[in-house]
Amino acid sequence: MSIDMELAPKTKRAAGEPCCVPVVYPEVDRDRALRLATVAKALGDPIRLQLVDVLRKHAGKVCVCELVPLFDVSQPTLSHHLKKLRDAGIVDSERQGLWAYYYVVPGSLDDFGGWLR
Amino acid sequence: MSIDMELAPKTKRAAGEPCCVPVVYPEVDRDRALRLATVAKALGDPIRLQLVDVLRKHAGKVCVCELVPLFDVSQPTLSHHLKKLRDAGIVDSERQGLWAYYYVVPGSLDDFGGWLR
DNA sequence: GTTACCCATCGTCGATCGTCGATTCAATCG
DNA sequence: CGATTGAATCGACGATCGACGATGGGTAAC
Repeated sequence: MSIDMELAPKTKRAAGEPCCVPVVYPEVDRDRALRLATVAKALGDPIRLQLVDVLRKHAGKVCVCELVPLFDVSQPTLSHHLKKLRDAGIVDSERQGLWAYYYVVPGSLDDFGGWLR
Repeated sequence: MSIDMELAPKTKRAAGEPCCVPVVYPEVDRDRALRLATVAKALGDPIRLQLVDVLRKHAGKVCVCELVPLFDVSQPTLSHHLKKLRDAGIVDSERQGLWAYYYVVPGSLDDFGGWLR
């Protein structure tokens, strides 16, 4: 979408006339903006961002029992954050007996990273 | 949100189920996580994300009066969103007479983009 | 069976969010 | 001057968030 970026010197408009005609438009439609914002919102908490950082840098699946002592919050609170990340599609989990292993869903951050670039 | 690496040794462990063997820890310290999460949080709203999208793709400064009609919210609400983006350091504004022109602060998304990579 | 353990969910609380209409502020025009 | 205009701020509202403790659900060991 090519955009005319002429910034014409504005003068106070006459009564009843529109302020200015918009010459800029979003290239991201509403649905994609919603998806991207969902990912961003999930990353908008320091604990969740560090959780994703741990899971990304660690190539594999990490047990919750390892994640809990890393943060100064209770176990239910951490579980809540992990659920947020799951709902956003960023991570997923896998039960193995008593334990739950979390991992970053491959490619789940690609769209957001692509937009950011 | 501490990152202390005191992995309490598990007292009980199911036979043959390895847990807590790998040492995992965030590579992002607390301060950086806070800064990154602040940016992510600011982008965690569809309207704000589209605002940044408009301002980024339009390599110049855009008048608020052009932004308002793009979204189905009131002018005060849009001003509120722009303030959020300003507080996060993503955009800045410049007054010219009656009008205010917004633009993306160069490099303000680089750190976040770098982490996401 | 019983007990111990890990993780998820529930209920609750205060704080923050997104939105609006009304108002205020600042700059310009007549 | 007073009137008008664009943008920011204010005050209020319901909704959502992040945190906790308590509880529930399953699995493994005794």
